[in-house]
Formats: sequence, C-alpha cells, structure tokens
Amino acid sequence: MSTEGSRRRDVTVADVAKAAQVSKAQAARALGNYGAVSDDVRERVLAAAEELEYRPNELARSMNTGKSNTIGVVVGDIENPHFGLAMRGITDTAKKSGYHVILINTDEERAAEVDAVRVLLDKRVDGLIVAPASSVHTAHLQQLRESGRPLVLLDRAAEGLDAEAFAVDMTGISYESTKHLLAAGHRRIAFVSTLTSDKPYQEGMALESSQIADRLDGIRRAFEEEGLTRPADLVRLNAGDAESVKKITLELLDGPNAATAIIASDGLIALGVVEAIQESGRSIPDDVSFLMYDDFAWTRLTTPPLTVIAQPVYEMGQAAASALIRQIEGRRTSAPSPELAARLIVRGSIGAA
Amino acid sequence: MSTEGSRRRDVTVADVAKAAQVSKAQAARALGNYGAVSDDVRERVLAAAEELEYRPNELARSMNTGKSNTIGVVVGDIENPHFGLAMRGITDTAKKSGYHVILINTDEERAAEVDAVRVLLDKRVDGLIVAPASSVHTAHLQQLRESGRPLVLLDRAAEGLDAEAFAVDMTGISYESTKHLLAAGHRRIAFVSTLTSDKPYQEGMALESSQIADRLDGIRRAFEEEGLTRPADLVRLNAGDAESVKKITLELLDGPNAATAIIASDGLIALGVVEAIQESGRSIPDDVSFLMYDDFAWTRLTTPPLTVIAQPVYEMGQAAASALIRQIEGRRTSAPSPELAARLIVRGSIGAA
DNA sequence: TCTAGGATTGAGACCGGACTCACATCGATT
DNA sequence: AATCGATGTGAGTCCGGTCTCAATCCTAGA
Repeated sequence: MSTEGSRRRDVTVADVAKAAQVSKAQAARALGNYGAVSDDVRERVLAAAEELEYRPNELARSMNTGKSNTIGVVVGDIENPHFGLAMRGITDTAKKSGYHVILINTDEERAAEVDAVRVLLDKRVDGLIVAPASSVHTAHLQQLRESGRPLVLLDRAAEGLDAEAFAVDMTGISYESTKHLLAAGHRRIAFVSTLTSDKPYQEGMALESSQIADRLDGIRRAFEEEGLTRPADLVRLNAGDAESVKKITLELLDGPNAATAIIASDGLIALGVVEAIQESGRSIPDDVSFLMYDDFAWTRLTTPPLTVIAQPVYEMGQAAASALIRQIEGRRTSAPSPELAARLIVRGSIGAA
Repeated sequence: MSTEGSRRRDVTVADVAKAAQVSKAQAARALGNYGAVSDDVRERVLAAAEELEYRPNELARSMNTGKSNTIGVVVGDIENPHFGLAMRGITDTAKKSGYHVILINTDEERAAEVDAVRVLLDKRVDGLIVAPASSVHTAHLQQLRESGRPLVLLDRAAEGLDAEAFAVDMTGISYESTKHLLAAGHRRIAFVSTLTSDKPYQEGMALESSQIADRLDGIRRAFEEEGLTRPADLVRLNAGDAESVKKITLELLDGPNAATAIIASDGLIALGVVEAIQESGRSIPDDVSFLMYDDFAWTRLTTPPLTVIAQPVYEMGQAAASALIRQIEGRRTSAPSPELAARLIVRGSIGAA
C-alpha cells in the first residue's frame, strides 16, 4: 500500500564493484581499507560507494571475522535506577571502544537468565556482562566460562566461578554502617531485602545472593564485636513488590519487640519502607531510624534527608565494560581495577534509639 | 595461560550431519524443522546435535533470512528513570514476540543519534524505536523511513515524518495543569527544561522538541483563555546539569517579579529545583508552588508530597514495541493503540499564590 | 505387476563480506 | 637487457546457515 516499490535490496560490494568497473576483491579492499589498492581504483570505488549509498552489512562482516563488536548485558531489572546507571557506565565505555550493547532483562529469574545467556551466545556476542540472579546456581555461567567466551560479573559474585566480578566490598561497608547504628544505641536493627527464599531467614542459612549474604555478614560481625547478637528475626526476605514491603515494614514496627532501625537493601525497597513509615504516622528518625543502599538524588529531598550507603554504580559499569573489552581483545590487565569502594553518607535519618 | 586448549571452533550443521551420517541439507532440515525429514533421520540428527551441543549461529541464520529478530532502541539517556521504565516496557514486549533489543544512548546529541541509526541499520536490525533528540532535524529518520525499515517514535513526534509516534497529548495535559495553577491564583508560572537552545526563550520561538513546544502551547492556551498573557520570561531552557538547574531556580525565585510556581519538565530537573528551593530556605508550597512531569515513587515521600503529571511510560514502551513488531511482521493494525493519556495527580505541592 | 505421485535425500547455489593465491605490472638494480 | 621485489588485480574460497532442484525411494491404485 505505502511500501514504496518493494523494499529494495541492499547495495553490496558487488554492486559497487560493478559500478566502479573493478573486481569485487578490489572493491572490498578499497572499502575495507586493507591490502593494496591503486589510487585510481580507490577513488572510483569510493565514489561509486558514495553514489550508491553503500553500507557494509555488519552481519556478513561479523560472520567471517568472528567478531560482532557487540557485548551482551544481562541484568535483573533495567527499570531499577541502580541498573540504569550501571548500564550507562557500560554503554558509555563500550561506545568508546566501538562496541555495542544488547540488553536482556531477567526479572531476577534464573530460568530467564539461563535463556538470556544462551541467546546472546547464539548471537555471537564477543563477551557478556552478567549480574547473576543467583550466586549459587551458576552452572550456566560456568559452562559459558568453559566455552571460552569472555565474561565478567556485575554487582554480585558467583561462587567458585573464575570470573572477574565488579562490586563493592559489601561486608566492609555493611559492618561499618552497622557500627554507626550500634553507636547510636540501636540494637533492634532490621534488614529488608527482595531476595526470594522458600523459608524465612534464620541464622546461618545459605543465601542465593552473595551480596545479601555479605551484608548480613557485616551486620553480624559488627554485633559480635560489641559482644551482642544480631537479631535474626529482623532479617526479612521476599520483599518483592511495594505491597509486601509495606506489610513487612508494619510488622517490623509493631509489638513490644519492634525494630528501632531499618536497613533497606535497595532503592525500590527504600521507597516502600519510607512510605509505610510515613503512612503509619511514624516519623524518621524519632520513631524509627532508617538506612538504605544507593545514593539516589531523591534521598536528599525527603524530610529528613536519608542516610545512605553510596555505591559507585556508574564506575562499576565502566569498570566491568573495560575489563570485558580488555579480555575480548586479549590484552592483559593494564591498570588494576579502580577502587569501587562504597561509603556511608550520614544525613538525617538515623537518630538515637 | 588459562585458555583451555585454544577456543574450540563452534559446532556447525556440517559437524552434526557428519556425526549423524546424513547430508548437510538433511541435518539442516531436521534442526530447522522444515522440509521433509524421515523420523529415522530426524532422531539421529537431533541426537547428534545434543551430543555435540550444537547451537545454531544466529548471525549466519540472519544473513540469509534477512531477519535478525532484533530491534534497535535509540534514547537520549537510559540513566533517566523515564527511559528506564520505557525500556522495560519495550524489552518485555519484545521478548514476548521473540525479539531482542540493542540499546544506544545518544546523550540527546543529534550527531550521536544520526550515528546510532546508521550503526543499527548496518547491524540489520529489523526495526527501530527512536526517541528523537530533535523534532525538527529529522533528515536521518526521513531517510531511514524511505529505506523501508520499520520505525516508530517514542516520547516525541517528528515534524513531517510519516511514522507512528507514541507519546501522550502534551498540549492537553499541559493546558489542564496550567488551569489548575491559574485557579490557585498563580500568574507568575515558570517552566524549566533541559532543552538546549542558543538563545533564551522568547515568544513564538521555534523549538527543537515537539514535546516542549506542545507543553508551552498548552500553558499559553490556558493563559489566553483567561484573558491573560503567559510570562515568557519565566520559560527557561538549557537546564542541562544539576548546577544550572539550581542556578536557574534561584534566579526565578529572586527579585520583585519572582515566579510563584515552577513547572519542572522532567524528573532530573525536578530534583534540582526542589533541592535548590529547600537549600535556599524556602518551602513548598508556602513560598513557591511546584509541579513536575513524571510520577516517580519518590515524589510521594517529600514533604509535602509533590503534585505531578503522570505519564504511562511503561505502556508507551509497550505500545511502541508492539506497533513496531506489527510493522516488521507486515501485519495491519489490529487493535487501535491504547489511550496513553497523561493525568494530573494532585498532591501537596501547589498552594495559593 | 506396473506406475503415478508424494515423501526423502543429497549436491550445490546463495547471503555479503574477508581473505588467499596465482598472475600480472613496473620501476629499479646490475 | 635480464632480474627482482614491490605493488596491483581478479578469480575463487570460506564463514554457517537456508533453500532450490533434480534424483531416488516408496506405496497405493490400476
């Protein structure tokens, strides 16, 4: 109907060659800028290419160079600003080196992740950046590793997997910030995470996420160092959607053994927790203290502004991308990976217990 | 050093064929599930494929089917949650139809956008979703359109470009919310946008962005309907980074002709404006009223919660993706595009002038 | 028993580039 | 004038699939 005379076939080197009256091989050389080509031929070919609006088919090129100049990124949820920012770091870095990025979202589901990795491999990406949904079930990544394709991990480590991981030292920062809470007199410190789990949390339980495990570890160590025991009943998992976050928050604040401080494991949870606190008529930090991971700009705008754990997310993305590209191009580590340290930014959401 | 015996060549149909003792053609048929294949052969081939862990090379497949099952997405800034959410809508929808997504960031620079489009075309994506940096300079999109490749626009329209655009009716919602402000007694209403421009805004000036133009149009209409004139001096462009946003905000609030209400054109600007207002010791809505575009969760957490214009961003992404896929697959419009209406959510940031 | 017509099958072309190899061409060397 | 190495050049292969085409195999109907 509106298709202007059937989508015309793409212009190929052969077409250019014919127009320039040279062999396909010569045209390819002139276009690809390799081999020996006389000035005369080069000019004619380039002119013809211009004239015909020739554009190389990257697919064909990839096929026999074996390089697609594309890296695959697998994350749990691009809607989460944490990943949005990391993604920005990745794409910026990739672009600088001439790589492009294919993004796949997994909704933090392992099956989707397995599938994503396979799909990207089938598309022959040059390497992958994965934020693994699980730090334990990593068979698919292990396999990927063995196939020889470059892989780096983002945000989380994976057990027994020989791959560079770009994440901050969670145990350390968690320890440090728990100390901060303890110093303010808090003992009933709650931790709320999206991490899914069949059973409620209990001491010593194995966790799917290294990140969460490390954070809990940091908390425990801080408590122990003071000769105290971390209240395991205040560790809450499965805070999937806003509804469950709110429900959990209210539970934590209820009863004689209520929490006096809550740590939100990420920005999405933080929103739910703070909203639930406000809706229940309580105030931060008078009724309950609050600490969250990730320093989003909006955390400065609430009353009071929120005390947060800032992670260099953009830099993590950058670092992951450059490390991956380095691997792809077979270069040995040039510069040691940058620091990637998290830090506690004290604002107004933590008060005395 | 650790490369386990040189990255082994990929397994191809030819390998599978040999293992199954059939011709390459038969193996391909069994694997690709087309043509006629006897049960016996099919079984042997499938078994051999399994055994050898055969995985088809999508690049090769794409090359002679002419389909890459990939769509390209070009946005200004994936770090902006607005696009993060839209992206989520796009990837979710794409996945359902078996498409994958290549993302390119342009930093809202036209040159980068032109380049992005070309690159995606070279990669032979099946179609593109573009959030055009400019609604005026659209030669590259025009060209794309003429090449016959499916294209849909996201978030913004482009002048004289025959392509479906998925965006809300900006003029309408802008008109409506300005009425709301006027009803509260505001006359000095400011509008702050990132849109870059050589000259400061002045009445009747042509703008690069249809989106902003429409919003200003809505504001103007609302004023005119009341027999008033929209104060053009309060329209501020070039609010690029947080610094300039703050500077502009302070300017707007200063002097005898200060603004009594500020409209922030997007979430990033909103953060800067609100922060500047707070830092200058003023309060919302007592000293100045505030309205912003996009209903992010954090807008409910500030004191007071912010009055916003909610856009169905996720749905816009979904709609854009399904429309594009429909085009790619040559189907005629089945369902009419969903509504995509923005709405004013009144919370506490608008008071009497 | 013979045969038409569908089911199977293998050889090979093809997609669009990159690249190998053998064969000129040509000015410089001796 | 014969020789040599450095270009130039075109024919043709290859990458890993899809797909056409002609040949072969079967089986039911006559």
